[in-house]
Amino acid sequence: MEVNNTKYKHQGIHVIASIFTIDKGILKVLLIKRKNKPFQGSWALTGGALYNDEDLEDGLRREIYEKTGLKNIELKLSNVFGKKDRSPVMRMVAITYIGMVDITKVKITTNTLKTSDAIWCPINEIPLLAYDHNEIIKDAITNLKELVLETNILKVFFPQGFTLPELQKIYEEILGKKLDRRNFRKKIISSKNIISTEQEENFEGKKKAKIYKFIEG
Amino acid sequence: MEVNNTKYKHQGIHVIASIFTIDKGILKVLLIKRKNKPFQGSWALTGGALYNDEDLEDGLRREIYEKTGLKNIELKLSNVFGKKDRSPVMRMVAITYIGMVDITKVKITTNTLKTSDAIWCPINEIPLLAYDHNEIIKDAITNLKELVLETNILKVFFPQGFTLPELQKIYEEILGKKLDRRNFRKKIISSKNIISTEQEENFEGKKKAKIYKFIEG
DNA sequence: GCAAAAGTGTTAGGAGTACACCCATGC
DNA sequence: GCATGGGTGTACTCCTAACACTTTTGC
Repeated sequence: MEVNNTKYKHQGIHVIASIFTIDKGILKVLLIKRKNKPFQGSWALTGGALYNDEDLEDGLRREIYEKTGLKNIELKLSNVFGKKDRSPVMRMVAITYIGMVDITKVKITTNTLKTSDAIWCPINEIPLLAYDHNEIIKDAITNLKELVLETNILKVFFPQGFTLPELQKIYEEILGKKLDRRNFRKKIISSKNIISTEQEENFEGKKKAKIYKFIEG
Repeated sequence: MEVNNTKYKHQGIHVIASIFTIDKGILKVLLIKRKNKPFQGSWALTGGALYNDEDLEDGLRREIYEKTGLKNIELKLSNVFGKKDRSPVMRMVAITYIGMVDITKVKITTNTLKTSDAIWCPINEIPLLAYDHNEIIKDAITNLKELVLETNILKVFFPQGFTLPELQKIYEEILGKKLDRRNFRKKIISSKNIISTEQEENFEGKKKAKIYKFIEG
C-alpha cells in the first residue's frame, strides 16, 4: 500500500444522510443549499467528506451538525454509491444513511459556513440536486419503507406514546398506500416492541384513542 | 472540497470479497497469503485498494483477478466497514462483497505479484487474518444465509441442473442446519426461478433423482 | 432381500388480507 | 340526532413446520 500511488491518490469518502420527517402528514426530506463549490448554489442532502480521525457515523453526525445544527439523530446505514465519476472534484465513494426527526422538536440552522438555506422538501417535489443525491434519496425512500416495518425508526415522533390512528397515518404516508385499520391494529399490538398503556387521548376523531408506547431498544 | 485538506488527505477505499465455495460438502472461503506490507505474510480475504478510474465492482474484479486469477464472478454487496483505525497505513473504508464459485471449475493462482499462497479455508477453521477481515467474513456468512434463500447465488454450481438432494445438502451446509426433505421440495419446486426437467441422475443414493434447473436471471 | 437414498401428503399454527358493524363524543 | 372518527371479529389464503411410509436400485 503506497500512500502516494497515483492510481488511488486523491480519494475520499462521502458520508451522506437522507433525513426524513413527517410534516403535517407529508413525508419530507431535509435539503440544504450549498454555499461552496462544487455544485455551489445547488440543493443537496446533508453530509460531506469524512475526516481521517472519525468513524463513519461520527463523521456524518459532524457534517449534519455543521450544515443544519441537528444533533443526536439515530442513523441507519442505507447503501453505497461508488461510480467513478460521481464527484467532479476527486474520486469519492458515498456511504449513505437514513435518519428520521420530529420536525416540531428541532430547529434547522439555515445559514452556516457551508450552507445558505435549508428546507424540508416533500419527497415528490424534490428538485435537481448536487452529485447523485437524487438517486440516493430515491434509494433511501425504498429502504425507509423496510425500516418502518422492521425497526423502531418512528419512535422519534412518540417519546410519550402514540395512538394507533396517528401511527397508522405515518405508516400510510411513508409506505404510500392505505392500510386496513383492523389489520394494522393486529399487527402493531402483536408486535413485541409495542405495549399499551391505560391512557387515552384525542387524535383526529371525537372518540378518545388508547395510547401505546414503543419499548426501549 | 479542497483536494489537499489534511483532514481528509490520504484516504482510500478497500473493495473486499468473501468468495465462498462448497468443497466436498464443506463451506469454504478463499484466503490469500499477503506478500506485501502491511500484514506481510498474513492470510487475508481477496481485495484491495480501489483505483480512481474504476467503479467499485470493476475494481474488485481486478483485485480478485490479480490476486487469484479468478474471473467473471457474480458479486453481491454485503456491507461497509469504516472504523477509523481499520488500516494501519492510511484511512481506508472497506466496501465488502460476497461471491460464490464452483471449486471444480476454477483454478486459483497461488503465487502472484501480491500473494504467496491461496487456500480454500473451511469457515470454522479461519485463522487470524489481516485487517478486520475476520469480522468481514463473519458478517458475510450472515448475509450469505439470506442470499441463499433469496437469490440464485447457488446457480453457479449447477449450470446443467441439479437434483433436489444435492441442492438441499448445500442449503444445509450454508444455513448450518438440517432441513426437512418434503418441505424443502415443496419450497424449491414452487419457486418461480426453478423448473423441472425430464432427466434423472444418480446423486448419492441408489435411486435416480429428477433434475431441476434454475431459470435465467 | 436388504441397505441406501429418493419420492410423496397431511395436518396444525401463524401471518396477512379482506371485509362491516357498533361505540363514544362534539356539535 | 348526526357526523366523525375509534374500536372490534371472522373467514380465507398462504406459508411454515412437523411428521412416516413407499419406491427404486445396487449389491
